[in-house]
Amino acid sequence: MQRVFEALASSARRRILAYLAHTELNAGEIAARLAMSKPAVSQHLSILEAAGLVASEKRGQYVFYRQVQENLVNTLNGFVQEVCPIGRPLRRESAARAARGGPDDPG
Amino acid sequence: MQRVFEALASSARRRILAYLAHTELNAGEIAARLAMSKPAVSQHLSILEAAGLVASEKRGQYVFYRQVQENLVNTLNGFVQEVCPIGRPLRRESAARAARGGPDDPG
DNA sequence: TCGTTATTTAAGAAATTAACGAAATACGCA
DNA sequence: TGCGTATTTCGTTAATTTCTTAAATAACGA
Repeated sequence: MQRVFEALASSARRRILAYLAHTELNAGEIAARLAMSKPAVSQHLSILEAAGLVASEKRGQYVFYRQVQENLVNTLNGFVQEVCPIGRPLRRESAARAARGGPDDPG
Repeated sequence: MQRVFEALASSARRRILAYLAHTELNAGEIAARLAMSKPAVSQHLSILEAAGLVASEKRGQYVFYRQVQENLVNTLNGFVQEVCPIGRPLRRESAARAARGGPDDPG
């Protein structure tokens, strides 16, 4: 949880998550979308991975990154439920996901 | 959004939000719950207030803090919708909520 | 007014973060 | 084996964060 919120505190990392929302990308493709050096992007990716928000897989020369959605949704959802007695929107999302047989809700 | 995520990156500030989930508290009562000096707590509170996550009101000698729930819920909810394709069905719910005059949806 | 309490502001030290370029590592291809 | 590409690690620097103590501000009550 600490790592998730620290990871989300950076706009570069949130942008990376947004890019990975629709498709997986390799490290170079991600770096090309952020006006930033490749080593800096690599560091951001390792922070996201340590937080469990993305996963990487090396295929040939490339390292592909994809989002790990459950961890993001569950962490934010759990926090909202802990802190917000009226945290309805995420609760509904959670319920809808459960009804569809999606990942479980921690709260 | 940037300020909200920066505010949430600190465990002390998340703990403050949790304390304020159920009741309002004055600055001294919050400081008493965190093993930290009062000036440090005051600074955390000002960061939370700048992020729109809490509001303060001075009553006599004391400054009372309360949570502003909509901002937390809407920011996290909007981010999940942007980043998590799995959360898309919720957008219809958000539209319905807006039509009923409930809290607004940033997505 | 004076003394006490509650809170914030100011100043500064210690730790962390974020970026860069250079170098190292790993892979693919010939 | 050797070259070129992709990615990460290393070493460094600048900026930011977080905390502390001391001082300032504001309000209460005698």
